[in-house]
Amino acid sequence: MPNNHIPGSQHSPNASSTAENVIKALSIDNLVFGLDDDELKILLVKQTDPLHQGKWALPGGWIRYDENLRDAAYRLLEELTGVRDLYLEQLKTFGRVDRFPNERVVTIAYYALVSADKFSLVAGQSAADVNWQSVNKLPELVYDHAEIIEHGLKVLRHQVCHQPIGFNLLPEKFTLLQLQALYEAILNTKLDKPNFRRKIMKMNLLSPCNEKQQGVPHRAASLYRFDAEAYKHLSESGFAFEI
Amino acid sequence: MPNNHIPGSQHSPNASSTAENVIKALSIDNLVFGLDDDELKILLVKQTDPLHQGKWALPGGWIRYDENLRDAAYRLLEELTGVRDLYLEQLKTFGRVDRFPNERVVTIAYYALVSADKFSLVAGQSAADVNWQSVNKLPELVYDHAEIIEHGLKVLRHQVCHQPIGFNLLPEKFTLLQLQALYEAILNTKLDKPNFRRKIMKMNLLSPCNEKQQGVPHRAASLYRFDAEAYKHLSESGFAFEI
DNA sequence: TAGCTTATTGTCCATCTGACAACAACATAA
DNA sequence: TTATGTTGTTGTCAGATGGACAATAAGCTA
Repeated sequence: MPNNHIPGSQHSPNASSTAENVIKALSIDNLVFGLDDDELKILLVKQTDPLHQGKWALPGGWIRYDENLRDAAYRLLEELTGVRDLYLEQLKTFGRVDRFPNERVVTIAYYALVSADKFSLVAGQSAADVNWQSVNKLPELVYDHAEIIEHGLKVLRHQVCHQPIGFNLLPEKFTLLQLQALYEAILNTKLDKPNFRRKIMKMNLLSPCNEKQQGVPHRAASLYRFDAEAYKHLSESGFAFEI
Repeated sequence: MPNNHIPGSQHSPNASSTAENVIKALSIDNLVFGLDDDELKILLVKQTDPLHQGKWALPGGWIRYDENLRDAAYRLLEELTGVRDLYLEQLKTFGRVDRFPNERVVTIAYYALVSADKFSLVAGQSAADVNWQSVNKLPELVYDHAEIIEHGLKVLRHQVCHQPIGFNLLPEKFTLLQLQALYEAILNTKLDKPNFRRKIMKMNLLSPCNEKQQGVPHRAASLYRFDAEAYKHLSESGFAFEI
């Protein structure tokens, strides 16, 4: 396989991942969505090879014969971006015949939602650059990665409304407005403050810290924490989280 | 690749699918769920090769280099079972290192929900038998197919409430009570007739046939058909189906 | 024609939702 | 000290939604 046909970002030709021990025609691509300054971004790597100069790609690459799919996703993500310690979930497998030039490559996409500022980025050997890019203003992407991201966004926005995964992006203690800003960023909409408050509070998923915000130049808001126990209990009795 | 290592059911060694034009290490498996007499069943094929004698498998096989994933799923399903004209949706990709003996094979699972009695089964050349099997009383299955079916069931039960896939189980023209009975069977609950009617009608997904039921010993109900175009249009504008 | 079964329409009320007004708390500027 | 601005929090109200169920319509059979 020629070096210029590499799925995801560049393949890392290190000793542990030679062309001999990877599954041909099958790759991984990771969609790591990160919330940064109330803006939804995605982790992308800049290509180095001349064919895709200046284009960006999802961090991904080949799967080894002796590793499980999710393990491959974690390894590739760390190799290319330095990002680790997050939970990747399988998104979908993309395999259009013409999605990749000259060869047939099927890619399995994984995704995660994290707080962007909690990770420090380290561009891997084969990446020219790594960065968070706003999902509303994506750069030019290789192959069908734009299509994959579009699908990922759709799934993410659906999931975020039906599972309380948004709470992971906030500090342990947070205000209702912080929570609302988070949902506004992910869903790319404006929400009504009193109505959002009412909806959330009625779920009985937040427990009050009996503390106030500190150092704000206006009335301090009450702090709450997400009650994982309560959620577990409620969802076992048929409660459906919904924003 | 030795002949006894074949994903899904047996590989059909016909002229159009020789070992040379398929993607190695990548297969398709189809989960075709069928409702039959108020019982949920799944389409399975019996293995012929000596290694898996008597065991059953999901109908599946290798993907060709020049066909899209879903096309491969349709082709394999028809080759092995004679079943065609249904809508397959991607379920998940399974790739545990040890899911397949001796070799690494990743399989992409597709699923569908159909009315079992609408299809006539024709065992392909490489299948000893094809049949609907109750999901509550599955026979011994090859590889990790039991695990795949378990996951498929979980997704199916969720999807049925959030996508109008139940309509596939009815004849083209159906009454509102037939539709209601179907959901009552799947969800195992009783629903209020007027309220169910109102809910469904408000979705604007049914178009009236301007015909009545025939040969019933009581007032005949109006017949409707599912308007796939309308659903497509509505879901593009943010409409969310929910029962 | 009476009686039965199912279809279809209508009504009532509790709850939910979105839009928005109003008031409270607190920092800072005048 | 008072005024002003910003955000937090509570309240109100009209319209939509959903569940319970009454009422009426249509057509078969005895």
